[in-house]
Amino acid sequence: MVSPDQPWPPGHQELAEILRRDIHAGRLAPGAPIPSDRWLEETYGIGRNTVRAAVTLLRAEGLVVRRHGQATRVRQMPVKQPIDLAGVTRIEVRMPSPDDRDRLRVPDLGVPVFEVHRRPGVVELLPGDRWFVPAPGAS
Amino acid sequence: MVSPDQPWPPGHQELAEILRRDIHAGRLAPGAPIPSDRWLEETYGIGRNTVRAAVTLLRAEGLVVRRHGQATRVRQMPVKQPIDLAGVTRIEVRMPSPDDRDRLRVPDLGVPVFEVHRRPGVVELLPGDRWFVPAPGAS
DNA sequence: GATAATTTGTACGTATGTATA
DNA sequence: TTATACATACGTACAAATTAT
Repeated sequence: MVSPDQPWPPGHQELAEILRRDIHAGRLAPGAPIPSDRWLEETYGIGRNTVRAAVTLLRAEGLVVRRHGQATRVRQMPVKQPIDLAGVTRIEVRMPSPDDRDRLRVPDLGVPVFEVHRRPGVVELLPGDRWFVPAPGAS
Repeated sequence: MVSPDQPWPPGHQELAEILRRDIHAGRLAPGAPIPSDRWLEETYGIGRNTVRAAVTLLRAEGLVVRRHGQATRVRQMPVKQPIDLAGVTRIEVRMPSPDDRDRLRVPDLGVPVFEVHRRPGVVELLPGDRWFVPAPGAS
């Protein structure tokens, strides 16, 4: 964790950038807990709401996962599987609705979904953190 | 806009669901402004922070776009173009970092990006709201 | 062009509830 | 049971960008 070097307290955008750097640099590894709201408050001398606004940004970017009552953690990327391209007419991508997330068992924000359009008019929804589009020839 | 029928004021999750329904039902059309924070506060009898939490959810879901000083609007989807599959080894999807958004000129949250892996080791980034993966054979 | 009103952005403090360790 | 950590929600204040007058 990077200690505050600057004399003024960070805003929520700045705090988000600090945590982003720590994650990308590996100082906060996948699966590792990030500091608690309270620790960040006291360490950086900022309000709780500011801390939460920062972490909310990181959630939307898919960098961290929050669980009620547990420490917020850096997202762990599962191994991705190739999408079966048989009969595919097109694949789009979008953010899921809460209903979509329930269906797909993806409780977290920040995970886009593939919208796989197949033959008869069937649309399959696949979480973007578990699937990828393979090379067109290699099916 | 749906008026509050229930006697108790909605929480931010409930308000988000109300707005979500209005958007999906077309009562709030793409490009149309949604009610201001202040209007939502007074109409539903809730605090500003609660209103903003609701709209923040919709932002992360890619449903609305906020611009400083302007009304928040329902996102308008541009026409999507097919990704050129020549030399593609795989295509993944993820949320962009703020830097990615700057590069791609995608100022808004809630827009995933395609990570197109091509031959030599080249990775191309394409906004998910402007591109789609076409049928493998139809290139 | 200048001013005022509107709207979103940012940030503080406080309080209480709920899930987990 | 206790402590920790996140979830939700209120109120307040001021800044900044845009729009209307």
